[in-house]
Amino acid sequence: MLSIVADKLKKNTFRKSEAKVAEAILNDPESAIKSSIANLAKNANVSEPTVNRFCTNLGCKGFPDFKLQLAQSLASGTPYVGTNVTLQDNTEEFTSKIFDAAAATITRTRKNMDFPLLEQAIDSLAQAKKIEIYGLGASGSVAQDAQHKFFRLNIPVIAHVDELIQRMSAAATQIGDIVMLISNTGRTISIVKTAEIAHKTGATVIGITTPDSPLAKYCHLLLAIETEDDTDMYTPTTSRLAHLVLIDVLATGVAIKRGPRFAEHLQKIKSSLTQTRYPKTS
Amino acid sequence: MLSIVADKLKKNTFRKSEAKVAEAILNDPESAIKSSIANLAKNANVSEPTVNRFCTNLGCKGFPDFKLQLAQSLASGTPYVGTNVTLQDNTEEFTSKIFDAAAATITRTRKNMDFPLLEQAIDSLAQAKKIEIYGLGASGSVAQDAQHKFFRLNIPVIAHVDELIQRMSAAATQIGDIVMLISNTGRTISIVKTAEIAHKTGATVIGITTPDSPLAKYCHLLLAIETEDDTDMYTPTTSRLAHLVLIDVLATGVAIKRGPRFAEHLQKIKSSLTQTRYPKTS
DNA sequence: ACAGCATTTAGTAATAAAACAACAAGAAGT
DNA sequence: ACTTCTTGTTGTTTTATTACTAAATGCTGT
Repeated sequence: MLSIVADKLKKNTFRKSEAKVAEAILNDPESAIKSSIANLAKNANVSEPTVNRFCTNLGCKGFPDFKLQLAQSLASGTPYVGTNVTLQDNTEEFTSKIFDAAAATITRTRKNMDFPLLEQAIDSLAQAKKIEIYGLGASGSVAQDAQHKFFRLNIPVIAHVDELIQRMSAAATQIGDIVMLISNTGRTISIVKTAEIAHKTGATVIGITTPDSPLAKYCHLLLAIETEDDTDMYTPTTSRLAHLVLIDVLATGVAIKRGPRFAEHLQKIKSSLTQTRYPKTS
Repeated sequence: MLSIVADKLKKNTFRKSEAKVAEAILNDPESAIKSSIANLAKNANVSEPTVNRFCTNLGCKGFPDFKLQLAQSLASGTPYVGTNVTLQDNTEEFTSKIFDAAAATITRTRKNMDFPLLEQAIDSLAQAKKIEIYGLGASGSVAQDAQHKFFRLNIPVIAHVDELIQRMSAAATQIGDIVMLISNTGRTISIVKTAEIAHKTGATVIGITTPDSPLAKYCHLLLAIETEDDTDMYTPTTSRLAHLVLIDVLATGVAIKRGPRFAEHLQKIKSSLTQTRYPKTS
């Protein structure tokens, strides 16, 4: 909502007095959602109906409706600053932008979730003889995180972050095994080749990557993560957050599928860790 | 907001007629934020002032204020379903919960950001002779991700995920070096010991961990990440998402601080990767 | 155990506030 | 100078809140 207002203001899509309203709102959105139409009108030096017209022009039913929408957009991460980090940003600004981008990625990924596909993937994973997880570069650490997660489920799982080992390991897979490939772009040659190898062995290939990528072709199950293009050099890639959460979902799904007999196993793991930690004093 | 209502309803903190209001709201929160007080009163089979009292009892200024708060809580990830994953959840349910928890963690972390401290950390990192990043277990993959990020900044950076190597490496640090320790709990004995070692060498110790933890004591700069207690076994830990985003912020901050001379360096890295990828057809 | 008082709770009616619609005045453009 | 578009004024309607009354519940003493 706020981004729309900011945008329209920039493009001079507003009438003079409505621009005043827009400015007043952008100037202090927090207080705008708290004040009445009269209050806001006074702040913007316009009449009350102008504010109302402003709201309807934005596609709202009226002022209360506008306030509601504004409140919602403020609550859900205020991506109105514009997501690109610039060299001129101060700490607070770029921090906000990064957090916004992260939150937005999570939200977007959730929206694009394909549940039937997800269930298929969970089913496969739950029945797998062993799971191999490969990633390179930034996706390498995602792969290792995934290993961690699945390891807790007492499934034979291994992550490889080395190109050659990935190939060798992939060549040794067989029907009933799962090869999970993580790649942001889906165009890393080595990973695609590895996928091809795994595909030939009869293993189930699960890809966490961009749809329509070369990697996608070799996947039996494609868990698509849409990545926004790397808009500028300073904004970090948020796709790996989406990957991580998706893996959380998969692992949790498997845990649920396998049911309560895991409670026991998980408990064992937890208690095995207590020796390595300082006890809580509180 | 909704969770509070649900909670109070469970605990019978409401009066009979106010409970009716609570039920009506929980039953369809979306429509509740759109309807007027009269409408809601009718739906709940109570009088209008009852609804109003209900709102003020919840600490709101009045009905409109309540609607606003409700709208905000609905927008920011609807954590009212109860964030805990249960064995009975279907795919859609637990997926939502996990995504919600992830988004909520991001939002919460942003809110708790200490900007002056963050700036100090960024300053230190920007001036560091070398950066060592340690993590164990799940934090190990976070450490490696961090290595990745900082590596792009042309800073001598190395991540270690092995306890012994961490100690040896920490012992070899000196003034001007930075040791960054990542630990969710801040109570992993080995990491704390390593922090102590690094502290003695005169290196700057930066901790990404829980405040008031044993690890926190040995940190020159403590970047606090509040972690909600591991409420149940099926809900994954979301803290590492917070860690990752925080590291994004740090790395971005350093990149900005070091200014445009990095553009060049980053470009070099990017082009070094193009050979490893299939070109985009689109 | 029950009558009678006190307190808490819900509803009615009246008041105040807010939002909106219709209209009129003014500005801008042709 | 006319037309159209923009803004403000006035008045109506809707909405929220307050003050008050009635009902219900809970105590206490006989």
